[in-house]
Amino acid sequence: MARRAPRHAEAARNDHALLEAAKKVLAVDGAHASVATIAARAGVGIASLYRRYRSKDELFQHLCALALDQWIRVAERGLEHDDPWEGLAHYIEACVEFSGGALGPLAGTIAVTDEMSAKFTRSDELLGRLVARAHEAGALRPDASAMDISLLIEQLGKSPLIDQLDRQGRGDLIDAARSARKRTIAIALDGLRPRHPRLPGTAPSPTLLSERWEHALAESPKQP
Amino acid sequence: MARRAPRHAEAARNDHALLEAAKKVLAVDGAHASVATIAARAGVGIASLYRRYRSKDELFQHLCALALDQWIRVAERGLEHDDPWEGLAHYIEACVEFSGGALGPLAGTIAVTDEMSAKFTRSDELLGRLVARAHEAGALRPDASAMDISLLIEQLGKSPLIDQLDRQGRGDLIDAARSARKRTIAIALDGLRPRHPRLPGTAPSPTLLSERWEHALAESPKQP
DNA sequence: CTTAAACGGATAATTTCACTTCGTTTGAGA
DNA sequence: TCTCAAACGAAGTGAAATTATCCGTTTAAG
Repeated sequence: MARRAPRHAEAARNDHALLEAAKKVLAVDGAHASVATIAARAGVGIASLYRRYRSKDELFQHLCALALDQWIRVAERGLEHDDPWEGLAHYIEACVEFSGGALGPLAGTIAVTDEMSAKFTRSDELLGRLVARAHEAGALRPDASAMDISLLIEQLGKSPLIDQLDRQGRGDLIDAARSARKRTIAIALDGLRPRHPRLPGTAPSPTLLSERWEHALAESPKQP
Repeated sequence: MARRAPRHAEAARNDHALLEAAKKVLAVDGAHASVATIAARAGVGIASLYRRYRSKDELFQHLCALALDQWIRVAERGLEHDDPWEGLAHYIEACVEFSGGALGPLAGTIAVTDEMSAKFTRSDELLGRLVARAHEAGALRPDASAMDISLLIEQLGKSPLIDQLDRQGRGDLIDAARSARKRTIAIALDGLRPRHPRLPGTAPSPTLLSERWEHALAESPKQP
């Protein structure tokens, strides 16, 4: 087995730094994050990125799979909670916190791997159980569906203000922005409790969030 | 005064179409919306854009001024409401509705004109009155400040899902997404009513939202 | 008809991007 | 201590995108 890893440790460290940087840059720059920016933020050369991932898309796919793992893990921990409401609330807070919404802009720009869709299904199932449990306990307003929760997480997941302060290098204000956001999240969570007037319309269809990952259709038919 | 406007009507129509298109494209493409895309969406040539605005920035500044007008008008209408809560709720819904959040990504990328900052001040003052009135009537949770409301509007103002469906040309799903969003907004509004546990931390400072418009600092010091 | 104002799209100049190539550095095993 | 494959960073490359200008054409008021 000998002679395999002259600089194995550094390689592993770089891989981790790359994924961390990609997540951050994706959150700040949106769908047009560039590989150069990601590599720079990770403090590595561009070649190190391409040594590990054959293309930008492959990096992003891997990132999605990891994020889905995180969602699944958080949902499982939520289900372990004795209090159904606390379990759901912690799930929502955690999903929002680790900027899961950052991957939203990727939808439609990369192909969905089998691994991704399997994890997507699993994550959905766990959320369904979290929500059902909260409904049974009367801890969640009865007219709020799992889809409503997913959309709420998506809506809260991105923080335009924090992302922009980040881009401007205003590190001094970011703490304030972060705790301000905690309050916004708390307001939304309070809105999920029972004893509120009925929500408008009917619960949104679950296809809304899955269809978006289909590859984009032709946009501008160009004819000569 | 004769001989002044051979094609005045068309010019006015184009101007309107340009602003409408710019708002839409800005919402969908974010800060890197291109003039070509805007002109195409408006159905006019690029030259028509540059005939009216000396630069991309000037167009965006004008757009900001118009959006601020809209905010001010909506706040004034909110104050006309007899019911303080209804007034505030309609204000929030309206601000979220006309995608005021679409201008968030512009912050820091264009210079702030005097006109803009004057309108910003006026808008802030009106929101302050709306919130104070709701507080006095006990219709708004006492621990929610005007800043919290502004941040909530900002957070709800962008809809990643709708923007993306738009980009993909999935017009069939947009209605569903829009009514789903109405529910998310309703949840957040319910979270603003009284009789909820206290919000975490203290009310965020108002400087948070004004400082972001300062021009970005130097980011990457390049030396030869 | 005349003509000034407005039009749209091809075009230029610059920038940005994904990806490659290449010479250098590193550290585990002999 | 010495070797060498694996890993590294950064300059380089061609294609695509972007802002803004130029120019021949169209329109409608007088």
